[in-house]
This record gives sequence, C-alpha cells and structure tokens, in this order.
Amino acid sequence: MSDSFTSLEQSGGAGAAAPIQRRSLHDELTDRLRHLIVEGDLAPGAKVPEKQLCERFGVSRTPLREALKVLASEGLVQLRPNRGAVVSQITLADLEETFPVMGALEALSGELACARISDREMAAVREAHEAMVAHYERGELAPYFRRNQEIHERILKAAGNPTLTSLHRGLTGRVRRARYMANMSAERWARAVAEHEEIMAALEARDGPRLSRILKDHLANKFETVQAALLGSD
Amino acid sequence: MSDSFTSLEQSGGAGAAAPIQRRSLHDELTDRLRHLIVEGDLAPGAKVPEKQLCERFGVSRTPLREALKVLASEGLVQLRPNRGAVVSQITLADLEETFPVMGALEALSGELACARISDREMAAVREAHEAMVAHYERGELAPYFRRNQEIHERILKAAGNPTLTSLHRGLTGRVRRARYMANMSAERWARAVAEHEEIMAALEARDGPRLSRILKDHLANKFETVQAALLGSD
DNA sequence: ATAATGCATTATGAATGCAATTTGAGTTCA
DNA sequence: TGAACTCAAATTGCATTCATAATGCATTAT
Repeated sequence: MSDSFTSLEQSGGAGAAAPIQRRSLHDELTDRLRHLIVEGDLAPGAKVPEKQLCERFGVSRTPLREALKVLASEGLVQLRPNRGAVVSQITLADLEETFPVMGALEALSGELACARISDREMAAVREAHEAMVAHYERGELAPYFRRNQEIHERILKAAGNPTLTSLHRGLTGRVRRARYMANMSAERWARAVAEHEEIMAALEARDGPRLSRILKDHLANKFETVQAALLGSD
Repeated sequence: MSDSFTSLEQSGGAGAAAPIQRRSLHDELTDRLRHLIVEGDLAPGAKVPEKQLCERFGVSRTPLREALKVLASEGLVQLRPNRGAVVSQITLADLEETFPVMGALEALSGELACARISDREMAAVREAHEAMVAHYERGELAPYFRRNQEIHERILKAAGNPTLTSLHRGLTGRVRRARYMANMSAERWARAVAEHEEIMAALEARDGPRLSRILKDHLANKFETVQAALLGSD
C-alpha cells in the first residue's frame, strides 16, 4: 500500500500529488492592491477607502487592512493615523534619490551576473536584446520597454541574489507608476539603445567591472531622460 | 520606514511645538517586535505565538497580526499559512548574498556623502572615528562596535538619501541578529581599523570613487570575518 | 508493541461589533 | 460676507466573535 502511493509521485502524475497551495486572503489582496497601484489603476494621491475596496474584493476589512500595512512598509501607500491611506505620490525628488540606488543595485547585478551567468541565460538575454533592438528600429515603444525591462530582469536573475532582486523589484514598483517615458526623444532613445549594445558586449565578455559601470551610468541617463520628460524640456 | 526622529534633531526646541505623535498600536507593536527579533530576544527559528505575545503586550490579536505581516515583508519572520509565524533563520548563504548588497549600498552612500557632507557632519564622523579607535586600543569590543555602527550610520545620513538609508537599515536588521563578531581575531580587528582610517582619509578628501571602493571592500572583508567566525576557523 | 485512526483541544484566518476620531454640512454670530 | 462653532454621518482602530485548520492525545487495530 505504501509503495503504490510513492510511485504515484514519481511517475509523471502531472503534479496531482503536489501539495495543495492555499493562499491567505491578505496575501492575495496584497498582490492585487500592489498591482492596482503599480499599474496606475489607483492614482497617486488618491485616497484608499477601506470600505469601498472591501466591497470591490468581497472581503472584510481585516485582511484588507493587513495588506495596506504591508504596502505601506513597501512605500506604496502612506497611512495617516485615523485618516486612512493614500497612494503615495512620487515626486521628482523621490526619483532623484531612487535612481542612484537602483543604479547601485543594477551595477552589482551586472558584476554578479558576469561571474555566474550560464550560457542558456546568456542566450536568453541576447534574444531579448535582439528583439528590443528590432522594436526600436520599428519605432514600437511599448514592446521596446517590455523587452528592455526583460533584459534587466534577466540580468538580475542571472546574478543569483534573491535579496538583490527583491530590493530592486521594490524600487521598480515605486518608480514604474509614472509612465513618463512615453515621450522620450529620438536622440535619447538612440543613446539608450547604444548603451544596451555596450551592456551586451560587456556581459558577453564577462567583464564585471565594466558592465557594472555601464549599468550605473545607464540608470543615471535614464533618470536624466525621465527628468527631461517631466520638465517638458528636451 | 519611519523617519520619525529626524525632525527632532533639527529644531533645537526639544520638539515642544511639534505635533503630538499618537502612534497606532500596530505601528508601536511593529517596532517592539522588530526590536525583540533584531536584538535576539526572540531566537531565530522560534515560533511566534500570537496569544502569548498579545498577553505580553496587553493588546488584541488584530494589531499584532498586522505587525507580523509587516515584519514578514521585511523578511524578519516567516508566515506559514495556518501554522503561525516563526522568526526567520539566517543562514551563511543568506549572509553571503546580503553582504554584497550592503556593500553596494554603502559604496553609494560613500559616494554621495563625499559630495554632500557638511563640515558639522564631518566633524561628528571624525569624533566617532577617534572614539572607535580609542576603544580598539583599549580592547573594548562592545563600545567599539557601537561606534563602528555609528560611523556607518552617519555616513549614510550624510548621503542624504532616505531610500538608501531605509534599505540599508532593513538589511542591517536582518544581519545584526547574529552576534558572531564577538570572536574577531586580533589580526582581522587591526585590519578593520586600518580600513576605517582609509575611510576617514577618503571622506575628508571628499574622494567619492575612492571611498566607494573602500567601503565595498570593507563590507566584503566584514563578510569574510563573519564567515570565519561562523566556521570556527581563524 | 507499534502504527494508524478518531476526537478533543488549541491556534489561526477572517468577519463583525463598538468606541473614538475625523469630516463636512449647516448654523450662529461677529 | 465669512469665520467659528455644533453636531450628525462616515471612517478608522481595535476588540471580540465565529469558522476553519492544525496539533496532541487516547483509542483501536494490526
């Protein structure tokens, strides 16, 4: 009797014997709310009325409030005692301090990735890069950004440092809400692509220090682009 | 994270005119629990029984559970669905991935601090440094570590980047629980002090890139020290 | 004796209830 | 006119309660 059971797990039972995973409401809610905020469905500065959201999700206030506390610790909402939560505003000053930190994290990711990246991962980055360049040449902005993001995520992942990935993801979430990049100038776009060529070269040469430097500068330029977009100049 | 104490330091008026801070229970609880964990009063791996803690703090489970969610998002506890929370263990592998990230953050802090530090802040760092060296010469380990930490915190603060400070503080909290430094060898201790001399020199010369490099290496060496302590060798 | 099963106890997850605070409309008074 | 006050309604913070799952123990079967 015992043998028949174990054999089930091993023979390709399509995970039928895998442990059932049940998510708690607060966990699920945290993800959903984070998504709403990061994707801009909840505008920065907007109040987050508990009752309304409870009805929207069909849950009671308890798990919702737990989720809000977590999002507050991530900096996505601000809790004002007795006055409810608001989606945090992101100011130019916030970006100005966030980008250097992201730059430092990405620089580290580049260095680690050069030391650890597998051929398989390298190929995937290369593929994403080619696709991104193709989108650039066709002037397809949205797909370009998706591939761009994919490249940075793949490098992060190749670095093999979950703590690093997690911190970076948190900052990305804070920053992504502002979709300012839409009006990037042709010049800046070309420069970004050129920098990505350098990124690929350094990564394929496994030149950690160089990739590190390039990524740091890349992020600094990205901030300048954002700043230019926000100020309306450029 | 909370920057609640920064305002106190600026206005010399002892905060008499400052708005009365009424903290919510969950906020207060989060800090207290975090303190218990970081200071090791709750051992890594230990279960965190809700009821017991509620009685200890004289509150109901609701705010306590909210606090636990936040601490989980900080990585200090792990929530097992329907099975309660445990204080997260910190493994050598965790340290191995945490230290490089702290190194990257401190490197950035050094660069920024060189650009922004005021003479007043510089003097405070210098004072902490002198005190630290004095403790070293007298072989006073605990005060040495306090001053050591103070120096790094002051540099972080001088960098003027709250996001950076906040991320660093989170990692420090995770790492500090293990009090492995107690048996640092004379050799490693001397080396750490020598590195701090270099840190001071670079900072006073406002040499950002150099301070950045030194701090990164300093953290790498710190990890080696920790590793040596944990492995029992050295 | 050992292992498996069923039941009682306990802990956790989420909903509800209640007191305190904020909000805002309406009113009064300068 | 508008500034300040009053008070009801809404919102929030927390405690309590209810539902569900996990844990420990006694019982039973092998």
